[in-house]
Parts: sequence; C-alpha cells; structure tokens
Amino acid sequence: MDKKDLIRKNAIKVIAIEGYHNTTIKMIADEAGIAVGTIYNYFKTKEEIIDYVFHVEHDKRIRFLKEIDSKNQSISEKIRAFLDFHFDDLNDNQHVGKVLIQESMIPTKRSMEGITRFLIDLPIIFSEMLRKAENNNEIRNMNHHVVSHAIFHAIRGVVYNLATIADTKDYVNAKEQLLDFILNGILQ
Amino acid sequence: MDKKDLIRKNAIKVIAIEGYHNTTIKMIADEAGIAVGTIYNYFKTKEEIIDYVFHVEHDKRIRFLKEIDSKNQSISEKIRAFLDFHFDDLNDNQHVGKVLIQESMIPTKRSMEGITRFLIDLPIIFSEMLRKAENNNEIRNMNHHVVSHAIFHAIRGVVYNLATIADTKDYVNAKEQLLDFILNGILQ
Amino acid sequence: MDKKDLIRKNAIKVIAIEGYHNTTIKMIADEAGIAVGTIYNYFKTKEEIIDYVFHVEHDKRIRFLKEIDSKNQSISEKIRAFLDFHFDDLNDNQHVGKVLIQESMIPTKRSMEGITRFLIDLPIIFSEMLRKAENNNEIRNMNHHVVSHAIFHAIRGVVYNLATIADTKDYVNAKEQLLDFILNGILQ
Amino acid sequence: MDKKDLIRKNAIKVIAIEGYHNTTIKMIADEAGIAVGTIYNYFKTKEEIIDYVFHVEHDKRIRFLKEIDSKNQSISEKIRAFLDFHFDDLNDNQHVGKVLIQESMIPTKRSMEGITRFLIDLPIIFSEMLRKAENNNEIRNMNHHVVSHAIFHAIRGVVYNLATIADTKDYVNAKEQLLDFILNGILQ
DNA sequence: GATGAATGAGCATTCATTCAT
DNA sequence: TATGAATGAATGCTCATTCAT
Repeated sequence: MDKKDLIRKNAIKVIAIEGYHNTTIKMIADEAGIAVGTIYNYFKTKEEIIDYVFHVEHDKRIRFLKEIDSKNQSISEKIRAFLDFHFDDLNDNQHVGKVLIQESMIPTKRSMEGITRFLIDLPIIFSEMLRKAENNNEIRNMNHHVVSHAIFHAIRGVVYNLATIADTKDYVNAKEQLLDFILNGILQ
Repeated sequence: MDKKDLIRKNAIKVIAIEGYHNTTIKMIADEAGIAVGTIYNYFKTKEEIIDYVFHVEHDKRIRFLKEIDSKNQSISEKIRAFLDFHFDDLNDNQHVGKVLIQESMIPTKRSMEGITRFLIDLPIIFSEMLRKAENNNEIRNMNHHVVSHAIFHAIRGVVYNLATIADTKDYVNAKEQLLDFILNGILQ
Repeated sequence: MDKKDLIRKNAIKVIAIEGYHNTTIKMIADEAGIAVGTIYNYFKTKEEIIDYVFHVEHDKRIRFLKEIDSKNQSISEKIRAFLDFHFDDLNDNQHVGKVLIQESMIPTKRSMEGITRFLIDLPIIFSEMLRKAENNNEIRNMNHHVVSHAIFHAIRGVVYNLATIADTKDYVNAKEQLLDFILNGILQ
Repeated sequence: MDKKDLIRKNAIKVIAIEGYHNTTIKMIADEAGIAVGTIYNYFKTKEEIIDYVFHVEHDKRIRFLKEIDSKNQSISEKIRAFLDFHFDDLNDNQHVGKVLIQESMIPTKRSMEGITRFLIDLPIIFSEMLRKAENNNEIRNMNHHVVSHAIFHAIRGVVYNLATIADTKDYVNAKEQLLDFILNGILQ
C-alpha cells in the first residue's frame, strides 16, 4: 500500500480514539507498524497529517456532492444520496466520522487549512443546492446560508452520536429518520 | 467577585480563542490577572477548569429546559424559548458558545465528566419534549432519539457558525430561519 | 547567586569542554544542579545562553578597552594593559577563553547577535587605538583594519593554545613574548 | 572526477556556509548531485568527511611549508611565500579558508584527528622556521612556540576576516600589511 | 490565601546511519 | 556501485503541577 495512505489510515484510527492532541506521533507509528522517522518522510509536521486526513475526505465529499448536484434530480434525491454516501462511509469506517467531526471544531485561529476548507466548502455546496431547489419551487423560501449549516450539522451530529455514544447502531433507521426531519424542514 | 468564577470566566475567554489544548494555565492566570498558583487553590487540575465551565453552563441549560418543559406550552413555544435563551446567551458572550461546542467533540474516552453529561443530558431532555409533543399529536411520529440529536446539533452548528465564521451577525434573522427549519422538520 | 549567572557560568564550563553543539541543555542543568525547565525560565532558547555568555564578556572587554583607550597612555601601555586583563581573566577561568574563541568562528550566516558583535566591535576599538597612536607618531604607518585583526587574533590564538593544547602554563612568559611580538610589529 | 574528491569539495562548500554542525549529509549529497548512500561508500561517518577535508589541506600546507623551509631562503622570503600560498588559495576558494578556521576551534576533547594535527603540526613547522632564523641571527631572540602561534593565528584571523566579514576584498594590500606586521614583529 | 520560581516528564522533530534493491 | 526509504536514538523545548515564602 502507499505509505502515505498507510499513515493516514492509522492516524485516523488513533485520533478517533485519543483525539488529535492526545495522539503522539509514536502512537501513529506503532499503529502503522513503522518507525517514527518514517512518518516524517511523508509529512513535515504533525499538523500536516490531520490536514491530509481532512484533505482526502474533503475531496471525496466535494467530488461526490458536485456530482449529484450536477445530476437532474430532486433535492430529496440529492440529500438522500448524500446521506447514503455519508452513512455508507461511516459503516465502513466509523473512525473517519469521529475524526472529521471532533477535530473540525477547534478554533479557527489555529485551524489548519484542510479543516477550514472542509467546514466552509461543504455547507456552501449545500447552500447552492438549496438555491437551485428554491428556484424550482421544490422548497420553501429560506435563508440558504443558515439552513445549509443547520442541515450539515444535523447530519454531523447524528453521525457523531451514532459513532460514539449511541448504543443502537441501527444506521438504516437513523438515516431514514434524519432524512424525514431534513426534508420536512425544507420542502414546501 | 467569587474567585472561582473569575477563573472560569477568563478561562472561557482564552479557550474560545485558543482551544483547550492550546491554552496554558499561565494564559488563564494572566487573563484573570492572578497568579498561576492561585488557580490551583480553586481547581485541582486543568481538566477540572473546563469541566467546571461545562458544569455551570450545563446546569443553566438543564434548569432552563426543565422549566420550560414543565410549563404548559406547545412544542413550538418550547423550542422558540430554548433558541431565545441560546441566542441571547450568545449575544451576551460569544465565547461561551464557541467553547461549549468545540470542546464537546473530543473523544469520549478521555472526556471529562462535565462535557459528557452536557452532550448526553441535553438531547435527552429534548427527546423527552418530543415524546410529550408526539403524545399530544403536536408532531409527526418519529424516532425521538435521532431527531433530538439532529435538532440539538443543528442549533449548535448554526450558533458555532455565527460565532466564528459567518460575517453577518444577524442573529435575529438566523434564529427565525433556524426555528422555521426545525419546526417544519417535526410538526405534523 | 543570581540564577541567570549561575546558568551562564555552568554553561561556560560545559561548553568549554564539549563545544556548543555537543552540549545539551540537560548537561548544563546537571552542571548547575538545577532542572532543565529552570533554564528556560531565564533563557528562551539554547542560542540565547551562548549569546548571553558573549554579551557579558563582550561588555566586560569593551568597557575595559574603552577605559584604557581614554587614558593618556602610550600604545605600548594600552596593549600591555589589555593583555594583562586578558591573561588575568584566563588565569581565573580558562573555560571562558576557550568558549570565546571556539564559538566565535562559526559561520556568520547563523551567528548569534552577541557573537557577531564580539568579533566586530573589539577589533574596531583596537583599530581606533592604532589610529590615535599613528597620529601621535608612536607607530608606523599601516592599515589599521588589517593589523587590528592580526593583533586581535594573535592574542586569541596564543590564549587558545595556552588554554587547550600547550603543556606549559607559563602565562607570564607567554604574555611578555606576545607583547614583544606585537609591539615590534607596530612600533616605529 | 574522483568521487571521494567530489564529496570533499562539495562538503567544503556547504560547511563553509552552514558550519559543520548545521550541515547534514543530505545537504552534501544534494550539493554533489549524488545520493546519501553513496557518500557512505566513501566515508564511514560524517566526522570522517571533515577529517578528510583537513587531511588534504593539512598535507598540502605541510608539503608546501616543508618545501620552502628546505630552500635556502631568508625568513622574510619564507613567510612571504607562505602568505602567497595562503592568499592564493583563498582567492581560488574562499570556502576552504572559512572551513579550516571555523572548524579547527572546536574543543580538543572530541576533535577529530585531522583537525588536531592541523592545528598542532603547522605551528610546529613555523616554530622550526623561527628557530633556524634565530640561529642565523635573522630574527630577535624569542620564544618560538608562543610567537609561532601568534603568527599562525594572526594569518588565520586576517584571512577569516577577509573571507567573511570584511567588505573590502583587497587581498593584495591586506597581504602586504600583514607581512609587514609579522616581519616587524620578529626581525632584528 | 496568593505568589511564581522550580520541577521534570513528555513530545515533536531531526538526522546519521543502514541496507534491500 | 549507486540509491534513498526506513530507522530510532537523541534533544530542544513546553507546561501542568508543586511548594516554600
């Protein structure tokens, strides 16, 4: 496997459990079964690792969102598709979900580039989707900016809860319930 | 003023800007205009400070939520009241909003007691509100657990965005938009 | 004793033996009988320590040179006075001699402020002395810049040799021989 | 070109600018346009590289000094010849001058063999020259050991100053001035 | 109670050296 | 021979915590 990706994946595992600040480079190295120095052949700093984690996931989501946005679907189908994507991903790797959420809330002042973009770019695409849907009279008249953040964080919150605290792991039902809530929240 | 509260308030200021892990005891001491040692007369550890921050805010919100829940109001009125409370608080002190959100996402493994309770207890009360509203046929049939988290995090997300990234600080409009979204999401 | 001075003195001891780059902060701390952290209460970085060493010695020498320069003495008496000062200092603390010389030769690119000033300011004062002496017809006509460096480094070289390699420690004789060489080199 | 010499020459370039301790094997490899591993095919350790640098220059100078010493020349001619050699070398490659001087002052305890020999052997030959000249009544009666170090370091100091700090690069004039100073310092 | 100097465990990062290709 | 990825010991620096004043 690509060594940079090996590091990324094992970093996610450790950070999901320990949190970025409680994670040491040694922990990641051990988890990946490599030496500390090796990590520094692929990342200049510890920050760069989490930045890369966000970068990869950000790109994945942006690409996906743009793709479904370009299709000629109803807003309901678009949001359902995004939730499918999100929950499938979570099914595959719960760790990613935890990391993406927990680490994205640290103060913007010191936030790393990848994290900031993640938190800004995705709601913007959502906002754009809402605008189009409004033009098509699919949804009520609303402030897209506020509502796109509400939707984005509602999804994140439910995912985070499922990935960490909730005892039930009935992802399918949770997804349907969440979808209902969101769609009712915006549809005409 | 009570010294313990002086520390708590200044801790919030610093943590809101720097994040818990980038905040040193020295910073808090300086911000509060006291000595490092003094802080340790009131808190055994650094963790205890943030725990106390959450404890105080948690109590405030729990008390408030329980109070409105006990009143004979519609779910709409209840949620509006909670948003009022939340946004007013934000108006008074944006720092609290930031801290409550950013620090509540760190991994549960090491999470401090106050934080965990905050993240669990509040959705539970929300959930309880939803259950009652459903019994009164005020709202659709739904999974209260999932939806209460969706609502809780939608609120947090919008608040966080307003407190950090958003350039517009039109809290009043944002609140109405958010309320609309939530109510549409749950009402019959 | 002043803690900053305690650190400075013990740093000199260690650096004289190990060289700046082979000296660890731990070594200095151990030599001074204090903890590593304590050093960082008085110096921001390792560089700052050696910079301070040079600063103190630089000031001592500058002050001394300016004082003798202001007196109405012959150039012979002035140089003899400086040698007396230099050799006495060496007698008291051979370590200082070693450090001042060995660490002053590192590339200017990264040189620390204290070191650079040391290596530039002292020859300048020498140069000035020579200029005055020439005006009084005490010495031959010469390029003060070149000769002041020759004198400065001749002194340093002999001192360094005495402090490190030479088996004989007959400082008095060495001083007289050096003085003869220098004076013959410049006098009419 | 011989690969070992290629490494030596590029090591000099880098060390002259960065200093031995701030120079990494990677820097030397890059400068030489070869791989890190290749360097280790020719040198066992990093120390061995600088040792070799000194060894080559040491031999060059020793050979030269011995040659002029064997000729039937006056001490004035001998010293002039050495200065010619030294300044010509400096003209060709300022880097060598810097390295020879800066790295020769690190503490003897850890000093590498090549460096130590360089700093000891050359003054010894100078000392020998002086002894002969004294026997021929060319120069005053003096302690050869002390004066040979004074001369050796006066030359080094002026060269170092020219190679690093001085803005004027009038080597010819500097050489004459230095020669005058030295000869006046020792001649009858 | 208040202070802030002292402590030292802990961690990110570097880099000489090795070795499989 | 040449390569350069992998290694891990070593080190500068930080900062929560203590405690003598």
